[in-house]
Amino acid sequence: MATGSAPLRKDARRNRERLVAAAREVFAERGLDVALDEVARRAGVSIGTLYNRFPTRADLVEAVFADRVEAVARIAEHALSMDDAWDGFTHFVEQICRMQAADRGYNDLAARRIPQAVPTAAQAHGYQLMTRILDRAQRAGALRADFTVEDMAFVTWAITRTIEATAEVNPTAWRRHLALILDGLRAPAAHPLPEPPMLPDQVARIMRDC
Amino acid sequence: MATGSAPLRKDARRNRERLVAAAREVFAERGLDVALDEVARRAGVSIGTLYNRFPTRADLVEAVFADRVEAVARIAEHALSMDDAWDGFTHFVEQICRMQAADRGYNDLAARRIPQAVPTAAQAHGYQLMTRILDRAQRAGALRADFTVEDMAFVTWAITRTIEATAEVNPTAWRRHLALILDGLRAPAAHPLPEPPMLPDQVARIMRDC
DNA sequence: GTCGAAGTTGAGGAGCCCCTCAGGTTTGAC
DNA sequence: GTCAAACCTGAGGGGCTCCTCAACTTCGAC
Repeated sequence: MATGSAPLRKDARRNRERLVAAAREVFAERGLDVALDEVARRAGVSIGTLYNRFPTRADLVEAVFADRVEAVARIAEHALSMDDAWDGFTHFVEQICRMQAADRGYNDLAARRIPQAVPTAAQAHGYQLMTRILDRAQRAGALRADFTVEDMAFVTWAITRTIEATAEVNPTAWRRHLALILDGLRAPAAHPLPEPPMLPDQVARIMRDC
Repeated sequence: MATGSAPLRKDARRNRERLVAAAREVFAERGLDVALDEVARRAGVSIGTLYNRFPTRADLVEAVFADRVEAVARIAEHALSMDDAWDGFTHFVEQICRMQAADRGYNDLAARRIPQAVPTAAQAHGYQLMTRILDRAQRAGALRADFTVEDMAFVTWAITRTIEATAEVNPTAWRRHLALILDGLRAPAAHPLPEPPMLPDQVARIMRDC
């Protein structure tokens, strides 16, 4: 967003947009690890241009999924506006998972970073929204009290892998998995946990290491 | 096990053993996707010999992890011998996860196939043991009644990914994740599930597609 | 100790993907 | 219309891993 660099020439901007659009498609279909000349080919642009515009794969990924940060924020706001705090929490989680299930690239992304973590800047805001969702559900006595924001990573990783595995064979199976997970997060289900939560900087380090 | 092929010459058998031992180490350290000449090098054997003995990577993987089938069976038997059915169930799951956490290769394997599925022959036996563990826990009213053997795949996939992500930073974090999952599997935690269980042949197909 | 079968070796061809850069093209300010 | 800066192009070098195969070595039955 805060590019700061020189404004692009008209043709360059057009190519950039084509590349992002092509990458969006290709990532969604085949995941984040596709060969980049596939993206260039589909954009009708040379591979050199792609590297010109996006020196690293991460730059392209970031451009493709930049809008998701906002989407997640909108989902979070809506979750917070729901009457029932537990419904808000589950709605939030379910919508995120639905996005992952609909886009193999986004699912790949979530497998490494958790959804909010695309650009480090907006990350704080996403984290804060998530904290509010959890807090509210905990204050309502619906979400187990020992659940932390860091534990959300578990939920994401779990569903991520299930979506990957079941996508071809039973594309809605993740809903069952998620329901089983959520049943373990309700306050009355809580039994003492054998292990302290991950530390915020541990989660951060995991994100950083891709 | 039931090779049926001609008996190996003494030097060939020795090389085979060295290869399996080397692969065991390398897989455990670096996962199932390492370059195979790393394995050959560590075994002190040429890459040609490796391919001679194990035409495909899957052959080598199978040889390395063949004994795990038996190990899983032993854990299952022990689980069934425990007084409390729920303890038996959790003990089983936890021991499997412990094995995954201790061996990156085995964790990779579990991410695709569920643990019992190494050779298709013994698979049936593992499945049967698992069914008995679940049945017993359900009959005792401890495990939720709507949980099926196929749902075990969810548990495996979930933990698999968490182990992968946290191994470097917090190698015991998976225990917390597992505890959260298990709390969702207790009978009193059960809420209606939004999606039917996966069909046995769906799970089978997922395994087959690696 | 002979000798044929079994086994081993490792250089190298093939496939894949990454990324660069010298040369050609387009843009837009003047 | 001119021209310098910005941009595009795609062939090709580099790195990695896979896997083969013709020449060589070892085993073990006799």
